[in-house]
Amino acid sequence: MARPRTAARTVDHPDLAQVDLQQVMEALVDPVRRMVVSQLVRKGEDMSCGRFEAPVSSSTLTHHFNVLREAGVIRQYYVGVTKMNTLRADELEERFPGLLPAVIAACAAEAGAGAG
Amino acid sequence: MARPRTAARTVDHPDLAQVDLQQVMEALVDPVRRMVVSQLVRKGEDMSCGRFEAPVSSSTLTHHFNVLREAGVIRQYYVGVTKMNTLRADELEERFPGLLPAVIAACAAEAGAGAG
DNA sequence: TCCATAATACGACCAGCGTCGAAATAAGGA
DNA sequence: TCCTTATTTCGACGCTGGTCGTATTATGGA
Repeated sequence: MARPRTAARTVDHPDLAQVDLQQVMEALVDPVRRMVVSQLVRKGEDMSCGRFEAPVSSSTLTHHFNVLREAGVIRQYYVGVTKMNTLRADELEERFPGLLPAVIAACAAEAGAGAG
Repeated sequence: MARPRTAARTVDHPDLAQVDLQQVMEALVDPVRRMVVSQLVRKGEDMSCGRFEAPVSSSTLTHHFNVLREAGVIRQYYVGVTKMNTLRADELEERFPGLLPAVIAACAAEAGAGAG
């Protein structure tokens, strides 16, 4: 039957123009979701869902990825069995200038203070 | 009994150093509370509680003022019968650089787009 | 073809939050 | 002293959202 070899599963992403501030704020208000964003920033590379550290079950984590994706904060794509995640930092910067960097900086500052 | 003539009622405000990002994000995630912040910015002067426009009852509005105050976003003080509100913008900027301005700008942009 | 791994879907539960109205409090003025 | 205005307190209610466990799907490799 020659199943397609690549990218059978697709993911929908919103155009940033149709995302409003409320959605982004709701996405970023959850501490687990900010952990996801922070880890993406810290690693500096795309990460599969399974590589994130968070104090919740994997099904809950899936939910958080969905919220982040629907708010335009992350982009997801499949690579074989795994699903990769990347920040939509540039697009978000254009839509809501300074917002994501400020949140990221605050996260980093708190993480640093906590570890000091 | 010579009751004190001024400022009998006092208000407690947190030191910004003891406010964490979670608190500020939770304060700013509510649209009514962002309306309060936006109106303070737009007017450019301290406003009494009764002057704000919001689609909720006054008792609900009192609740929102409390949340904003406890998160260090606004400062409140009594003037006679009324209670005044002012943004703690400078202090907040020192604690979480860029956060409040980014949110305010996003609010203004959406308000402008909506009115256009 | 079968199995192991990665991630999702689904249903359920529970806590927290925003909301209201009514009653209470505080200040100022008549 | 009484009344009016501004704001708060309190209790109640409903809804949303984060959480979990289990079952399911998709992919790649043996």
